[in-house]
Amino acid sequence: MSQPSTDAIVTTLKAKGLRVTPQRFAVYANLLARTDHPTVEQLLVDLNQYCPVSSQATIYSSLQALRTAGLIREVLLEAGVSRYDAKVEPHHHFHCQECGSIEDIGWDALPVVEFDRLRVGLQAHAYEITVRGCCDRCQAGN
Amino acid sequence: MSQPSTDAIVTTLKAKGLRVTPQRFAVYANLLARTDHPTVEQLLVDLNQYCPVSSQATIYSSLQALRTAGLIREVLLEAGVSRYDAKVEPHHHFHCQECGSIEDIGWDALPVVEFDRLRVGLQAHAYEITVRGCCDRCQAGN
DNA sequence: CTTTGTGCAAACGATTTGCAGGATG
DNA sequence: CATCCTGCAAATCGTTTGCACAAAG
Repeated sequence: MSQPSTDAIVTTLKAKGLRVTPQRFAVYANLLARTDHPTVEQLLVDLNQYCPVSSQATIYSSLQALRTAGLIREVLLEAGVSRYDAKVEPHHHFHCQECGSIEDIGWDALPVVEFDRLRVGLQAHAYEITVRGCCDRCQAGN
Repeated sequence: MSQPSTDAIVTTLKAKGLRVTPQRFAVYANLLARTDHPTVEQLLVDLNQYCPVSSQATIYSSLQALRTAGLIREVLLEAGVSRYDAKVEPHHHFHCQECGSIEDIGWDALPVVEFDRLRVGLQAHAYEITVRGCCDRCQAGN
């Protein structure tokens, strides 16, 4: 899970036809560096922690551009908030029901699901599994 | 898939300690009678189609009461809207990417997923699978 | 220099809340 | 008749939009 270099990120953005702006770069680099699927609010706080980097509206616009380009995806696990994820390859999610934390589950950590018995007429393109439970922090009685 | 009788619904509501009001009854009965996981907006229109039955605020409040009682559950498949489902037993969902329609997938229609290789420390309580694809209506070139 | 992005503030849509009157058990 | 529910309207919260200015290629 090594983080891409600055140059690699710039190259990726350009390859998708996106202009490289400090704000867009910051949003994407931040998402690449974390695995907790932050909300816009969390991105806003994190990015502007030390100095102003991006406004909220620009974060929304950057997220939309990155999502359209296929570099990030939206994750829906709680009502009312979208979360964002720079890992676009198929994978599953673990959602702690105590603290709400989210953790990726690698594609290989769960068996591949076969669609043999799916209703005739439905054409499956992709799937993902959401596992709900209790993370180790919360089991410890946090 | 027979629908519960009026009496059965009243009994269920009372058994959960919920007062039986016309509005609450209507919301629950409507959800039991359909399998398309309506939004609040859709419930509002459907319930008040022929005569006024419930206000929007009351639908929200009924849904919250029913959900707290464990009689219905929230389904999140698209950003920005909650959908509701009276089928609380574990099951999966098929989400058509063309028309947005949602269809239940019975628990038995997909293999049971084993958690052997899940990270040590995570305690799984439940899971569900979301399948994205194309429904028959949309394949026909709707 | 042309095109696209940024920031601000206003607009928007879904959901929540406060409260006075009304229905339930 | 005490408690809880309903309906209305205002409030709230996440997200989108319009527009003038600034930056990217």
